[in-house]
Amino acid sequence: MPELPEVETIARSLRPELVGLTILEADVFWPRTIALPSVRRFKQEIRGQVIREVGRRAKFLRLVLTDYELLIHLRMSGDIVLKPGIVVPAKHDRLILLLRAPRTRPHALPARRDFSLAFNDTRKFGRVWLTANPEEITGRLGPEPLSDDFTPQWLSAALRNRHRQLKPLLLDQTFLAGLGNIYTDESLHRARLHPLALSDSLSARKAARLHAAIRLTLEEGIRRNGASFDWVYRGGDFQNYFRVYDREGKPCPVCGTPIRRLVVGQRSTHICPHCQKE
DNA sequence: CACGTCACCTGCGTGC
DNA sequence: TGCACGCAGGTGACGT
Repeated sequence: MPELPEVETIARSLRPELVGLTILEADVFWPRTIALPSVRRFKQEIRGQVIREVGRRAKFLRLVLTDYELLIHLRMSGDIVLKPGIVVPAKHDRLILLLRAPRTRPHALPARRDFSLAFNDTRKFGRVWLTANPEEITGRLGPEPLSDDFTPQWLSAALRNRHRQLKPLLLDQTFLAGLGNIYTDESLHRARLHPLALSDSLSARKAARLHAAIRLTLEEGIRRNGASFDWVYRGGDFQNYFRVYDREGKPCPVCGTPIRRLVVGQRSTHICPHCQKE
């Protein structure tokens, strides 16, 4: 489910809680969740690692550890839940890391030091990598859309270098990293561009419009702490501000024309037929 | 290289 | 109620 803004929201909320904690043990309940290395080595190598930093690259959550990096991809239904104490696994928990905080002042009141970090993933598509070389996993990703590398000039040139439909190209993580089905539809509507328009047909002016739309859409998503749905509520409320996504038949916020749903590359796609001409 | 199809999984809403 | 079907914020492996 989560796209860039949801993963960014998770990373920001976890960082102050996790940095400095030691991983005592990993419990794996669905072996295929561990993409790398083997489950056996994963459990062995992660023990004793201290969490130094928590961040994000594309849709990957990154935990920088003493000797490794732990990369977590939530795919469609993954979620990260931090709970105090040592807990029994909840339904759909695929991995639980048992964490311990360092002792604070010697005579302080006994604070709770044990935590459980659960990777909960109904559909089992999510994956976790423990590696000393994160570049091997994330190396082929395109630029971060919120970084300085992502400029209107870069986007314009990159679009002209390909001959692709806009929507599948924007979903291609090796082209640009972090957009998913929601934020792509929202960005295209904001840019007034049709999802099937060919990338090399865009003028520099339209490319600049798309660039600005992507930035604004992602920034708004982050500002609203991402989008929440019935089945995974995370506190964000961007779902209340969708312009087109999941709004088939409802009025376009710009012109009032009913939003239409089409299928592009097997993905549900939402457009305003008036604002987004092919 | 671009694009279509299927696979990986579970759960929910809908219609018969 | 039971059941089939379509659908879900992702990605990777195929084939043409």
